[in-house]
Amino acid sequence: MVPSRPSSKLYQIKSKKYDEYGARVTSSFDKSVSHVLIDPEWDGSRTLKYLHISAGDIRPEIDKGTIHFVRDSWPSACIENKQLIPESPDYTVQLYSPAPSPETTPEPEVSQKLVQTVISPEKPPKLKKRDISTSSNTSLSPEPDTPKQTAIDDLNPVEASGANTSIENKAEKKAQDGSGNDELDSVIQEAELQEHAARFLSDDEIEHALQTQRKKYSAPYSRPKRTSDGRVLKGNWDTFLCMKAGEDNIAKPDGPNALVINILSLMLHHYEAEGDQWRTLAYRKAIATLKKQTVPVRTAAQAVKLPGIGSRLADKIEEINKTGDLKRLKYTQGEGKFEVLELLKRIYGVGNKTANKWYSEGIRTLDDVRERKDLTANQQTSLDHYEDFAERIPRDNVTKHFERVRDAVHEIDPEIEATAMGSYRRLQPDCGDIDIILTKRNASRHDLTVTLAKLLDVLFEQGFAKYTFGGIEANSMRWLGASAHPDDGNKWRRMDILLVPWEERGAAFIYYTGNDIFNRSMRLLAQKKGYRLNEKGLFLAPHDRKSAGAVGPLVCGEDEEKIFETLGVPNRPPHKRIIG
DNA sequence: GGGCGGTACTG
DNA sequence: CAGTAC
DNA sequence: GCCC
Repeated sequence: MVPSRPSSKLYQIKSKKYDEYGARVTSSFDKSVSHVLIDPEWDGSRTLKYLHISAGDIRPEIDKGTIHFVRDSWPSACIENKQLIPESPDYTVQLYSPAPSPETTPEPEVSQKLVQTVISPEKPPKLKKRDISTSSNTSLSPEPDTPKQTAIDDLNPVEASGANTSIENKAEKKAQDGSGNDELDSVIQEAELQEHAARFLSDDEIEHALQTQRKKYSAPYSRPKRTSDGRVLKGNWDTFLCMKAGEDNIAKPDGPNALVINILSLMLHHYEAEGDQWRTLAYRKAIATLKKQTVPVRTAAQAVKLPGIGSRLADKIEEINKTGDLKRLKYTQGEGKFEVLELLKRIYGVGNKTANKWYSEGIRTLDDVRERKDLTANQQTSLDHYEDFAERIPRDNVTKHFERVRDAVHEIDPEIEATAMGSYRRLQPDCGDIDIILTKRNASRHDLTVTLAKLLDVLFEQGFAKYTFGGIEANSMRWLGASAHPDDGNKWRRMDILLVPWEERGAAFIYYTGNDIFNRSMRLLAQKKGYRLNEKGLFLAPHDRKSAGAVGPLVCGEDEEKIFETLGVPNRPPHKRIIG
């Protein structure tokens, strides 16, 4: 393959597939090579240069038809069409400028190595495969997968729906004798899949989280389909540890559906980079499902039965299984784009839209960004202190920042209660930013905003507060800014100060303690129980779904404990609210 | 065909 | 209003 | 993208 990048995920995936069809991929260019698969971006001369060959060296071999220079889409096209596609402008790469070709060079009928491969079980094997390299030991004939294919239905792949439907009463029963965390944990697992930040975890880490959740608890509130496993996940987590210890390996899970999972992960990657929130979610769920299968999911018909996999993904799965490739992927690949977007989005005020726009305009580095004239004030400031903001804040330093704020606000009003939230309250050893809630019994919103304004005057006066990203407007209930503390090396840190009415502090504490995944879980659980939860309180869900207020009467807002209780789950100390 | 969280701030 | 952050 |  040219260029040859054996370390790349795609390379590994493809070689594996080609191998299944009896070919052998080699990284050396020698006489054993029959086909050179060339990246679409590359032309003939670049390829020659890359292979360190001058035209004359190889010309005879080409003319003899023993070496073919083709696009790397050629193998999958052949597999798809169930025949060797003869040389054509579509797939053949011209090495020399004016093609002197003695026209149609038909595929030599050297057809050795007839590896039997069954594409569709009904039809007799039609595609005769010959290997791509001429090396002789490739006669491994993969066993026809027909038997497996029929077997899969009997085996009842995990979560295939059909079988177990009427479980409602079972679920009810479980809910009743429901011990402890069942419900919350079951929604946690669901929420994890939606968590955007989860992309920072390896697939294996996500999977591991799911496994431990599932092993420990049943899921009375999840859809019936989802309840019957138990045998599925097991043992994988050893490999997880190994994978994790390894150095530069992109998680490359083995398993019956590794190929499909890997390719779909690339699609996921792509949509994530594009900011397509909902497709991303769908791919995440589908991949999670596939990872739980203990048998290969080969056909679209099998795939659609699984939860989270609809007709479109099912077709893609079948295509991947047949061709080892996904046409769609070719259009979606951008080398390194994802990493650049991640870099850009760490600038405050740069989200998916802006990052993609900039990327399309050629921005690749922070220095590129610095040359732009159209940065907003927030973007500019965030960029100026990019390194500081990117750095994690040691817990003790968070304490310093917090105490400074607490002390200052107590100078103004000793009755204000100040609490550090976020990862600090979850007892993490370091934090991404500093979140502080200010609240006070019997204080109106206005009282609080007045206090905040005074507080900020003081903090800016001290030189502790450095910049306001937002929220200082008239009577805003929050301040989003930056602070710097001498005991923290005067590094600029992101700090949020939230004003919370006394009656809402319970809900606010839950919300601002997080983590994000935990919050999603809580919201989901609330919904399933007929409530709505936000940072202001726990409300009854409105009967008419889409009314303006969107929420019913307040059930509880001021007591964290009571909100948990109402939802029927035991309160968890903040440090147990770290999910994922 | 709508929901997938809901709200507040910036430009 | 779109985009972004929380 | 999927589910309802």
